[in-house]
Amino acid sequence: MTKKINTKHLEALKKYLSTFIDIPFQEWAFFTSVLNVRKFEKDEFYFRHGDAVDEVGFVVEGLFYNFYSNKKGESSVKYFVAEGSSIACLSSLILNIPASFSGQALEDSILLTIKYRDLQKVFLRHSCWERMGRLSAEKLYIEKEVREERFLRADAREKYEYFVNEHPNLVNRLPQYLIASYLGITPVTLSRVRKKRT
Amino acid sequence: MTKKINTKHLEALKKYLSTFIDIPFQEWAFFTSVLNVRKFEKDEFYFRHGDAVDEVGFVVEGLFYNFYSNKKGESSVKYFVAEGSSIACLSSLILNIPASFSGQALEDSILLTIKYRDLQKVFLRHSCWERMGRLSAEKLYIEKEVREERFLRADAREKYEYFVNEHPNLVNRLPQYLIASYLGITPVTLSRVRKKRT
DNA sequence: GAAATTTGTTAACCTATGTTAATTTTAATT
DNA sequence: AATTAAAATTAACATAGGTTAACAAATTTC
Repeated sequence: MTKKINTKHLEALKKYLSTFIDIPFQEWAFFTSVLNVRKFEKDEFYFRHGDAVDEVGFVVEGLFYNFYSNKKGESSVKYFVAEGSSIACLSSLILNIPASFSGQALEDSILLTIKYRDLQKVFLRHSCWERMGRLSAEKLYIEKEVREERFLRADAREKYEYFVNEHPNLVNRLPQYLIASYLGITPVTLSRVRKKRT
Repeated sequence: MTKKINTKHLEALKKYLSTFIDIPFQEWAFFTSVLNVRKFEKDEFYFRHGDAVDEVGFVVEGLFYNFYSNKKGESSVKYFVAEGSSIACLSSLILNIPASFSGQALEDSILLTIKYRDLQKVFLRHSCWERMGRLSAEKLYIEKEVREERFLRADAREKYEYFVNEHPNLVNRLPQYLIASYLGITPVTLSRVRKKRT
């Protein structure tokens, strides 16, 4: 069941995975055979709060964000996922529970996706995939540690400075109110913070 | 190089690891051969901010906590690690950078530890270990996700209620000011929150 | 078991950030 | 380009939670 996947997109994914592991030729061949391509228009949902998410995506073009929302319609941004990163709801995938947050495209976007059951097949084929899984989970964990530290120790101004330094590419690609939400502050506060910057 | 390790302690670790994987006999034999035992008195540091941490520990007895500290001597609790859980500084271990936080015993404690170089040997021996690494990293990640959500959405009262519900065993084992620090609030605020509880 | 130290409570006050709402700016749509 | 809608700014006001400090309670130490 071979699908037409843009070579550049495949290369981008391979490059990403190669930062974690060396992929034997045979393994890559199999992996690509279970990949799917999905296109999203701006504002389209990838998954919604409550869904059973059964796949992982790799963003080859565009931008997504994940966010929590409550009954009142207020939302809190969990993280942004731009091209070159993966998007998933690990808690839903791994614990087999409904997603506690939603994923939505902020721009027209393209994902390469793999079903979790295929990913599990892949894990069993060759230990390089387990290793890749371990290394990428470790990386995600460390990113969350950094975020944890910011919540514990930084005020609104500091949080924004960190964001600008760490995501210079996103600052001008996102509306301010989403950045504010990601930082756990209001758009009004972010506006004040920005005004005071030299 | 066989060391005397308390059988109950070994069993506790095996039970913990068995929640992730089945461990072949040979593998367990090797694993135990590279384990070490370390005892800590209350208040003793396991590692300090700035150290190069080169091992992972499993708490078989006692209680530790990890915390950030700044030049002024103020500290923020990152998490607590009681018996049956692992303690490490993954960012230092994996990225090979100095620890950004410290680990300290809150009670007289005993750790089973493994050097990172031995852990890496173990990873290469058998894919069950890579799998174990992946699954435990995923679990840690999901725990941090939960914490992230709390920081984004919960006020002081809610944070404390979650803590009490999720860590009933720790509530009476920790001084309040450490719980407050973990929640990102002051001891005064926690005292006020507790007073208002029915 | 008395003294000393640490931890927790309470009160008075303060500040960063939230809220609401009006206004301007920017971007999207016709 | 004009109209509409969305996003950002600003100001006035509100508040959760921080700060400081005094005191009380609990724990540790001698």
